[in-house]
Amino acid sequence: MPPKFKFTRDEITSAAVNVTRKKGPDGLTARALAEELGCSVKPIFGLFKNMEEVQSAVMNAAQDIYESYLAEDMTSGKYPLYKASGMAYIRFAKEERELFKLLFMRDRGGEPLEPTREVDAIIPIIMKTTGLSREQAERFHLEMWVVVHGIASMIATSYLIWNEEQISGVMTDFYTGLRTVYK
Amino acid sequence: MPPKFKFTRDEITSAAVNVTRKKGPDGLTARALAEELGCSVKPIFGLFKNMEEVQSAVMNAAQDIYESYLAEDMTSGKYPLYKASGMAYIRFAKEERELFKLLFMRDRGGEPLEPTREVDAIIPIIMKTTGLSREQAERFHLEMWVVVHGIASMIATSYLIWNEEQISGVMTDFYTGLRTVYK
DNA sequence: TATGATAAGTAACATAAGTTACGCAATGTT
DNA sequence: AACATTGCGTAACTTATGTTACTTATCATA
Repeated sequence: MPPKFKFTRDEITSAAVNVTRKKGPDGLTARALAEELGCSVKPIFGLFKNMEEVQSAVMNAAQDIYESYLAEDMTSGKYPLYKASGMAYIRFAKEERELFKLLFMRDRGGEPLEPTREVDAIIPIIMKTTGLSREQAERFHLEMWVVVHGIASMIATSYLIWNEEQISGVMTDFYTGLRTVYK
Repeated sequence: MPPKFKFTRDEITSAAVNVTRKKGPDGLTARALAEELGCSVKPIFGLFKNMEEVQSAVMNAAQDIYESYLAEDMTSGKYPLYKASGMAYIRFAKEERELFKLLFMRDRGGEPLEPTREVDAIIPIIMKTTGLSREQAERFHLEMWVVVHGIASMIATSYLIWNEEQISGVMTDFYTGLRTVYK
């Protein structure tokens, strides 16, 4: 029987996320990750084919973390459902800057625009809340998403420093403002 | 007397901008720049202290290019002045993705938020056009800027693909929508 | 307790990038 | 026309990073 693995894939992925948080995606090197784990680089390459696979695992982990933000804010009842989804996106950008940049500010150059399954779930909520048609609701959502992404990305890059109250107020401005446009 | 320089600082900077356009900031290496110029790396280090200084020159050049976009759209008369400034920002993001990312999507972590001299020039335009107070105009502008930056950054990363007409329409939605909020 | 399979640590190799020493060559002046 | 100056190309050195060969250590089972 061979010796046990010193770390699991999940432990290594988690450490890789921490390195990314501290040093950004470019700081995630084999040696930096090994140091974070307190081992040599060998255990990493024992469980991952190469560093590219580690980066990919970090992307997936970041996506999971984002979804936990979404789930938390969508069930807290603190904001109406639709607003909560935007607040979660922005909160993720604020508290997990590097992960946000990794997921939502990277170049989509090649990749086709995702079918955005999340959006499919949100449109009905808007239609129900506002009484807009599907087409109007889709445009409304796209425009609101521009705002949410704008705020989030500006916060992620320290272009803006807003607290939750300010964010909430600005979101309301846009929501009520846009609502008057869609009649 | 020494031999003449093979290139000027400006020529090298211009080539560096082109490399950045093609390969992004990380692709701007001494050797890549030398190849773009058709020479060895020596002329570069003869006129620039190091690559960091070249990168800095690229930033300045990018800023100049952005300002030329601004100047062009602000004088074309195609859009009202205030809208034109936003359209220029977005057009710059669309046509100069890498330069836009360099200037407006980099982390401002350390740097203090600039006093934004540009903004000082724009606020009076808004006050005059809308009749809002200075305080209201500043908030209105900040919110519009969130939208403009949101659209621009989404376009720069291929998160969105919009033509000028769509952009103009969405800008109008936000402008008229927000105007109803500021009474 | 001895053994086989194999994970881990060490240290090396390969590649890429910034930077520079060296010798040649170009240029305005004497 | 010879010279002093110094930019240029070549090729090297240095550092950072991904990756791997080799050796040692571990662990369940016979």
